[in-house]
Amino acid sequence: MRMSKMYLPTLKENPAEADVVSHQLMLRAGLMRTLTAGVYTYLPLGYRVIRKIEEIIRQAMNEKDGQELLMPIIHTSELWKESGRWDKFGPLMIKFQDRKGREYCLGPTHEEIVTDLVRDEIRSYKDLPLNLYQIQTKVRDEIRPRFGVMRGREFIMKDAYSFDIDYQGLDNSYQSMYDAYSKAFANCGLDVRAVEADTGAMGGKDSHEFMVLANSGEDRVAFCNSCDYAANVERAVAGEITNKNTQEEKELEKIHTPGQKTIEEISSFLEVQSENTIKALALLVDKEPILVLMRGDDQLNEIKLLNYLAADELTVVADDKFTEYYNSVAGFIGPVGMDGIKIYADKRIKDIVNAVAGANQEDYHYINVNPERDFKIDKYLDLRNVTAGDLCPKCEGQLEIKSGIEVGHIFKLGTKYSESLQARYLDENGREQPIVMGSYGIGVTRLVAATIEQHHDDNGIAWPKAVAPYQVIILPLGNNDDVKNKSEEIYNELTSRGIETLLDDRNERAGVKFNDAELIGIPLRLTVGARSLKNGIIEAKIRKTGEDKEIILGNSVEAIIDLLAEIE
RNA sequence: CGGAGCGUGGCGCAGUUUGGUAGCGCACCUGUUUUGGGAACAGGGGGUCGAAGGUUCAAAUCCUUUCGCUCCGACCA
Repeated sequence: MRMSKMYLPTLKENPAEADVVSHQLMLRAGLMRTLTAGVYTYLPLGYRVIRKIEEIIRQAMNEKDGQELLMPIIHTSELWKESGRWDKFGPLMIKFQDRKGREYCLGPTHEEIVTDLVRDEIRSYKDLPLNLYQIQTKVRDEIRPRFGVMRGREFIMKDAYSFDIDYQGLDNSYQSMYDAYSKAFANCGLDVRAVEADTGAMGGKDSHEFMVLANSGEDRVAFCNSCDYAANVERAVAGEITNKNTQEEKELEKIHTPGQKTIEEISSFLEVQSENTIKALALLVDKEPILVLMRGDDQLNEIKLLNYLAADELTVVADDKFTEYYNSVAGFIGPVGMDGIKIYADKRIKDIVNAVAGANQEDYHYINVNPERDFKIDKYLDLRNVTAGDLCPKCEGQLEIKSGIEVGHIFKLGTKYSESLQARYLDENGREQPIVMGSYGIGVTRLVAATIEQHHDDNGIAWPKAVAPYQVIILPLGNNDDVKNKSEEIYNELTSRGIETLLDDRNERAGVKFNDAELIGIPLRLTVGARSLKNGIIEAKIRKTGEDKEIILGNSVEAIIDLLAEIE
């Protein structure tokens, strides 16, 4: 492609709207433009990258017998009501009516649609297993679109669905998707880690997320520093250390603690470690008040709590409701003397001896509080967020916490949708059985951003060759006929050999060309100038490593192709 | 939705405190000279300051409402 003819609007400065590197570079390098928050136009250069990634994903899916199809973006409300998700996904969906008043939504995901499709066609166990996938625009009215294409309201996703006769079949399908994903991400030139994940709104059992480690990541991931344990912090569990405090239990005592409401305040006021205080959280779980006890230095993991209680909604009790619900006072709430309220405690509370806790009275705390002796606990649960340095649950190692971008997520759905939507098949004995399903997603546009997060420097993007929009960029320097002719010659030969090549034939100064070439991140740059031609060479520079090479005129195209083959 | 910030030619910003009718850099157009790391000179086009209402002789600037954008939290590919 001749750059003089390209629609490639690059920017010298970072747009004010972008805060995150990948977002800034996608705008600056002319990959996309914004329509409104979380909604973008992909420009020619950006769309080429998207198509490269899509193709890599397609190949990996097809190798596992995935079959590509294309489902509608417009969904009827009936199917979503049938699965029960019309309300559950609720505000996340863009809903609308047609002229007759019939309700629709724009598809945020397609479990309902594929299940509906398959339930009409799959009759026999002989029709299974089956894996169907599509690459398509999804629409979600995100609460907070963020970081450009990282969390858009409209984004391209590859979603796949597997259908099996039983759970063993599902395990196989799941594993082959796990493998396909690992391969696809590696082929995109990304360093991706699979981690255990929570299943969230999709429902189902096992789940893994594929994480690109990057500082701008929205997820926190716990890794073991010695084994391969890795999990989203949402679900990560720390190994238990059983060092029950052997201190003798002292007598419970109420003491005056004027104005000391937070754990920090009370622990410095009483000169105790925060780990020896009991934090009592007043929470409404599906509207019902409960008390959750955490060690003072631990953070509640709300997802774990919701999962254990099989609840949907968790809110913090408003300060002015403390009297009504707990007969207590905000800032001084505690488990001692708390009647008629369910008390759930993190497992670490079990080991606490002579702790500090609120006395349910303005400006008073108890000291020497001991679980079981001084109050009853309905259930001990693992409720805390793991922190760096925690023991690994699988070995003797320690956990580290890093930020990650979730680029893929796979779920074992089981029969959740096949049962609600009645997708069944006849087994060998002629008995009707629910189809066992899995669902598998890759955020294609998010993957573009994640790739940039992992492959950039101060000068711009440095695409891995596999996803680069073009492989080679030729920069003719100066207004010189020899230079122009040589550049054209190489450009034509490379192009005819199937190498995607850009020719910067714009009437721009050298600096502009160099800077644009670096900004848009083409893996191999060739500089053709009068100076180098005189020396019988053209200059090559590898974008990622910055290495300079010389291509000797004569057999130059072969040499260029060889050099390109060495680049990752 | 809660908290914070912002909205002035295509992009980045100043001007707002102390009202007086819009400016700088980049980009763009024309010409000349340049041409290996974002050229120089000369000339030129483009904005009524997010929107609506109000105060005032006078509003980018003060007041009210509203819309949008960004960041922090609940959501997710």
